[in-house]
Amino acid sequence: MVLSQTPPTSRPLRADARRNREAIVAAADDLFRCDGMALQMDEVAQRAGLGVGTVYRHFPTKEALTVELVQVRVETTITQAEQTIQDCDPAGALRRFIRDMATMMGQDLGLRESFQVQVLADNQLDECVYYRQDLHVRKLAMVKRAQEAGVVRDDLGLEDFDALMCGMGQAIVAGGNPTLMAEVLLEGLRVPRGESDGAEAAEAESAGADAGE
Amino acid sequence: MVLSQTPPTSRPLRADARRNREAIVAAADDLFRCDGMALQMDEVAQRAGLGVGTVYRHFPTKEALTVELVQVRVETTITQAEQTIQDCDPAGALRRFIRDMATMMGQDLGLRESFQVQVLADNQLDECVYYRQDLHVRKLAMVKRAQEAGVVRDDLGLEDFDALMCGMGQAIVAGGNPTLMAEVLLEGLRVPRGESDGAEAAEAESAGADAGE
DNA sequence: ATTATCTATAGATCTATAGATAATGC
DNA sequence: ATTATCTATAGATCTATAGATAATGC
Repeated sequence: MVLSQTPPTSRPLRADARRNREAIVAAADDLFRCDGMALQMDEVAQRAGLGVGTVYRHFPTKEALTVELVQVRVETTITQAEQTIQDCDPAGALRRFIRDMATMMGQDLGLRESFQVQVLADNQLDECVYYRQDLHVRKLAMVKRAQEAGVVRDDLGLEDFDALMCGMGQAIVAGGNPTLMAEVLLEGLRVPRGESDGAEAAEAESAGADAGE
Repeated sequence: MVLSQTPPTSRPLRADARRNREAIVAAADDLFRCDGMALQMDEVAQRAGLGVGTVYRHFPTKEALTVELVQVRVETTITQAEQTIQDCDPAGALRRFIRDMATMMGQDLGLRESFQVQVLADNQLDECVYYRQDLHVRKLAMVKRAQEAGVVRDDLGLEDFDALMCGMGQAIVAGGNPTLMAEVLLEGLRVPRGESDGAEAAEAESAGADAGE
């Protein structure tokens, strides 16, 4: 697994250069949270207290900088998923994952876009593909296990799940309450009830299966 | 209700100008379907077989052109909603509306963005506000009536509904099957079942309330 | 004569670079 | 001496305009 940006063969950065690189990443990360991919190199430089040229010395292109920011988020997501799978039973893992993602997406536009970058295959930011598989495996595990446990509809492929996660992100950006958006998605993922026109069915259920809540 | 772009006081357009205006709108509409707001004025001109200058003679700014394209879609949506309310019972109207919108959004990126423009209040394209209220009323009617009929959760405000519709649009853009995305949203909107960890509850339900399907 | 159209180009807004200047560390 | 930084500006990519040219219709 490749983790270091600069190959360890090259000599270490000069003291000031190392400091500045960190300042650049920190500044860029802040902006990425608010602006996502629309962040501007000028603003990164300004917020880091440096000239644009310095930013470009460390990251030859805007894409190179963006890739770093996306990777951080994808790694976080992978860790989150991994942890959740360990902690929860098959039925509950997906639930916790979705709730956590909703909360985090509510505070980080960059995270939402990072997720989407992973999903839209046609995409820019090819370098992020490294991680795509790692995340894919975890999502697949969560969805499959939930389906086997009977709490998620069977006709849901991973593509559809990914699409729905992107949708949840968009719903949050569009002003939806993250917690509620997550709940609606979670209910929507469950094995559907009958489509009968409503009231009678609703009553029948509340009579029969009032277990949870 | 204002429907004509040019005030009727000004003299009618010259024959060629009228033809060209129609060609511009038709070309722009095609591009809007694929590219949404990202459509380019150059391409509009090219597709219409005209120079850019001509496009700008008819629409002084890109925004003016976009507004026209958005308005068409918002009007369509309003008509659709109105018709659905008339045809369906309170419980079914929202369902049909969501399904129809999903299908249409699957074929028209511009429609998805038009919906979002209406919703994100902070927004560009102020002129579209005229129609916002008209659409708002219909959506409110559908959601409220569905809630009263007991088929939609009570804690869902219109803002959340709007956000969810934007989310569904995004899910479709991200590669989700429109029909499935609509079904997931519809299930998610219903009054939630208990959250008990799954299998047992699922069994209890299939025993008790197997009315629909 | 008036109204419409075209092409070439100005303006705005970004990313990215070049070349001159300053800071580090052997 | 080497490595890093700065500012000013080139390049790319759009929207929008100006001024010269062509088409309409009284």
